[in-house]
Amino acid sequence: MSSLDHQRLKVNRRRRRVTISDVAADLGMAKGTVSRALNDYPDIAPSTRERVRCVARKLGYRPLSHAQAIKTGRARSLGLVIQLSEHDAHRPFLADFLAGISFVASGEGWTLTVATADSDAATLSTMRRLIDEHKVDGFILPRTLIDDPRSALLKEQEVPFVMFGRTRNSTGCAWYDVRSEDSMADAVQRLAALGHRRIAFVNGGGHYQYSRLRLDGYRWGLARTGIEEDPDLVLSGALTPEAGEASGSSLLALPRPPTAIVFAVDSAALGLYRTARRHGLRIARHLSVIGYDGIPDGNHADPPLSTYAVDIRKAGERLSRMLIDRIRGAEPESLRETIQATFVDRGSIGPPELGTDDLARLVATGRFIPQQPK
Amino acid sequence: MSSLDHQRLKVNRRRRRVTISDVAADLGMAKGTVSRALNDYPDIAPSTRERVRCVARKLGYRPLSHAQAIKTGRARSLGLVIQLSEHDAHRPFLADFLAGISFVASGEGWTLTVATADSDAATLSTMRRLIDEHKVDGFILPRTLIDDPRSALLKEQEVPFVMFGRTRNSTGCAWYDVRSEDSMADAVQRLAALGHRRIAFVNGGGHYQYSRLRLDGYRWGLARTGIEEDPDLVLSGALTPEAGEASGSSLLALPRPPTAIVFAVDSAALGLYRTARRHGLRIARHLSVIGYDGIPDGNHADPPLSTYAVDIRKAGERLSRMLIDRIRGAEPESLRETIQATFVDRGSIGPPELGTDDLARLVATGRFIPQQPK
DNA sequence: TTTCTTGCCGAAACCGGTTTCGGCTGAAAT
DNA sequence: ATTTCAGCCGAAACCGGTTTCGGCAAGAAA
Repeated sequence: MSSLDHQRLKVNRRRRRVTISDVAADLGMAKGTVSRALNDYPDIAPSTRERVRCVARKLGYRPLSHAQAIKTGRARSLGLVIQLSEHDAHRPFLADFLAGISFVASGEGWTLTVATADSDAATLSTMRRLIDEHKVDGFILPRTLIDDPRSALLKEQEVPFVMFGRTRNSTGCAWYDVRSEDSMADAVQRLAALGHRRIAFVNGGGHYQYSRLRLDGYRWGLARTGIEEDPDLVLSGALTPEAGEASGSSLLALPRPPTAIVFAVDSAALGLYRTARRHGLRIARHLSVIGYDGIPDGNHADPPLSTYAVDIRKAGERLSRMLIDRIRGAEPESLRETIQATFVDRGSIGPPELGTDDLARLVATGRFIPQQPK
Repeated sequence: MSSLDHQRLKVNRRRRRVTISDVAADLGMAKGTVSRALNDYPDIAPSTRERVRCVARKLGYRPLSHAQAIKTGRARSLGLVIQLSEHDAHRPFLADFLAGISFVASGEGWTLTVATADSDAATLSTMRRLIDEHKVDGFILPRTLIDDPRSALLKEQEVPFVMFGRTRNSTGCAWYDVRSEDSMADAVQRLAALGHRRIAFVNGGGHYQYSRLRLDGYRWGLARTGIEEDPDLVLSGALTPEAGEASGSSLLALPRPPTAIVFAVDSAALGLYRTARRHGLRIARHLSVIGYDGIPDGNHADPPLSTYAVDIRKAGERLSRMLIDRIRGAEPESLRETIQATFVDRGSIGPPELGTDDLARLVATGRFIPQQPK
């Protein structure tokens, strides 16, 4: 390579990128023809198309996405607005979720635009801004609410979107969801099979769609095992370890406390470990607990938390794929998938060592039970 | 509002956004003039500028960022490529980090483009793609390496960037960093003040710049307290709980084990809890431990992990601010900040209850020490 | 009063693509 | 031998902005 070529390359790399006109000039064609050839227009001869492709590759031509966007209206970017305030239950998932989304998006030459907001209103106005400026072509909506204002906005603005989680009014909505209600039912059945009869349920945030579903699942589980529901054993609103600890305390304070507790959210379940510690109870032996989500922290608890793990990376991948299809014109109703979480027993459940009455006495007297050396 | 107006508004909102030509037409001016007025060109009369501003606001005009980008070359977007493979130490931070970045970026009307990669090579090629397509105007580089190939690429391509963490070859680099070496030194001094003389150090990944610095800090701490360094007490490469557990085991297997361990990374420190449990040791009483990072999981350990908390959200905010300044032309050398992490004592350190020899015997015999009721 | 600035704005080119439209060519149909 | 009609491509308009250039009018200097 001559020094002059080298010089030119260097200049080319910066400042003067190779444009569609360069390709056209090299071919002696009109740039419009080049554009149509690259975009698979039917009025281009196959041989020409090939020739154009070849030269474009040789010259290293890459269309400027925002130059295309100005005419096509497509920014080739997926939008994701993360809402932080409520609780941080989804934080540990975030990296994997992003990885899944961006993996598929990158494969298609798309990018991912991320924004954060600290309230519902901020979420909506952020989305509005991204729409106004055509920064994104569509949205992935995490953490679906029962009645989700985001889907209302997007339907009105006719902006494509896919939801992570189902919703009440499903017309015009595409979604991907994990059937957590099945897992809750499964949890109850597993505990019942171990001999538990008083099985409590601590739910998450009330306005999330998944809360409603998980409560349903809990009830199915009870029904299938022939246990009658005791309203005292059902709490909700626990999303953090602190809230989980409080829920655990009030359940244990009942005249007939549960010997097993199903949590809708792992991080709340972790709070129960603190409750147990304060009362001198051993998880699994005196109190069985099952969570849901599969957050890594659960592995570090003692004993590690049994839970239902969801493949969040795969969720990101599927949602990304679905949104791109949706933007390309697929009908929302045709884009709906559900999947199951997988149960991982890490040891936080076992046969009840104490009955509910013994447990109640133990909690009431606060007497410390020394660990029996095996 | 008449039904016709309503109709027009509805149509306006979708399909026909208000463009700069609309504003110009409303004012009876040329669109070039409007553009210059909005962009503070000096050859526009102040009164005209005000008039244009007013009408633009009235009509709800928002320039299309990619339409501007085509001429200006600015996409008004910050790039962040997250590398996942190595370890997941930074995962819990991610949400806050993104929140910080996007908070400042949104305030300036910029957006954040996120991509993930699973290797160094993938990171570089992803960045190259974002540069080629002009998707971003600059990058935030998390997790700086001692010799970072990313900065080399960006310098060569003349793309602005700021680093989260210092680096060896600092010419042309802007950075924000937490002086973790100071924290490591502080940790040693605190432990020494409690009476510890055998203080181990378990470092993180070798090629990260922070690893080198934290080791330095550990040594400063020793020097300041007059303790001679024992090479047996220095390990590295521990980024996960599993690795931390292994490091802890090998340290306890020493003839003269440490009574306190400083970890460069919280998640590795959490692994030590498992080591301690296996040996029947109580953290804080028999074995003091200090971590670094301030991850939330540390709060759920028993006892909660004492650590140095870094304000990751603020880091995101500052880096975002700095990158925007850098893109607007600020000199990289003028954009350098460091900050201190704050110590939070949650109870995982205390005066050594056992000397190194007693500890060694205890570990060797594996005899379980029953907890003495106080 | 004439001339020379200077301030201010309109007109048009431009950025890098896409899309529409119309004309040319060659083969099939008449 | 015409006519017809695809098939294929060039030319030009367009997208929504930015930037350059030149000209007009008013005020300052001569």
